[in-house]
Amino acid sequence: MELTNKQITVIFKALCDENRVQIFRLLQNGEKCACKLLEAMQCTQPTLSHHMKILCDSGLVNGRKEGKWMYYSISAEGTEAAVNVLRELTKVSESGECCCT
Amino acid sequence: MELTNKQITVIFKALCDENRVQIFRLLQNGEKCACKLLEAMQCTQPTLSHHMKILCDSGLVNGRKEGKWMYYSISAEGTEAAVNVLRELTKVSESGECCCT
DNA sequence: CATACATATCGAAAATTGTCAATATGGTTT
DNA sequence: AAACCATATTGACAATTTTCGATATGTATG
Repeated sequence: MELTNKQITVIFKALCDENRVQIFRLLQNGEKCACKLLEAMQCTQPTLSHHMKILCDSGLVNGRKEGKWMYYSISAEGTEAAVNVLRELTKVSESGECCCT
Repeated sequence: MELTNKQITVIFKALCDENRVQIFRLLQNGEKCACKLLEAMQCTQPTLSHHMKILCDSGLVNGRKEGKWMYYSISAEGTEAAVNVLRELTKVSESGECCCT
């Protein structure tokens, strides 16, 4: 599965914002509903909703709807995939000599 | 070594931009000087310089000056640290039950 | 030392992203 | 169905980021 550069940026955009990093911290001890996250965050409900969309799009977070509540949790598959992408992208395949003499 | 949320965002900002992802691809087969990177990229010299600064600040890339040339390479320590941060931040410490009944 | 070259910095414009108030949507309860 | 609640979406504005031309800095070379 080859990801485009664009797709890779989508993954790591999840971690480019302080608020979203904080959301990860909140999700570390298990699934939480949006209302609990909102309580803990210093932002409005629409802003939280926006961040959760970015997190879900990145694949690092899963969303699950139950009645009128929305539950979010860290995705094991997503995070493993992200680690692999990071590894792959920063792997040095010792070969090329460079450059300007 | 505890990183703040802000410091974490600095690391992953490196991978939030398509051009910078492309730069990682170029650095995968070893150290390259700025002029070679510039040849391969579709941007001007000041723009490349800006991206290289962000990459170096993230710790994922090392810069080395030699005469009037600047050589860049992927940092083994930096990338390992980034993987650890990603792992740590997305680790679920099974405990909390949630939430709204 | 004057010129040429590689890269960095500055300042401004364009593009993207984060934020919120207002409102819509979809589910639940009386 | 009407009122209510949780979350999503919209539209506008603020903040940040990307980009580039112009210029500065530092190094090598004639």
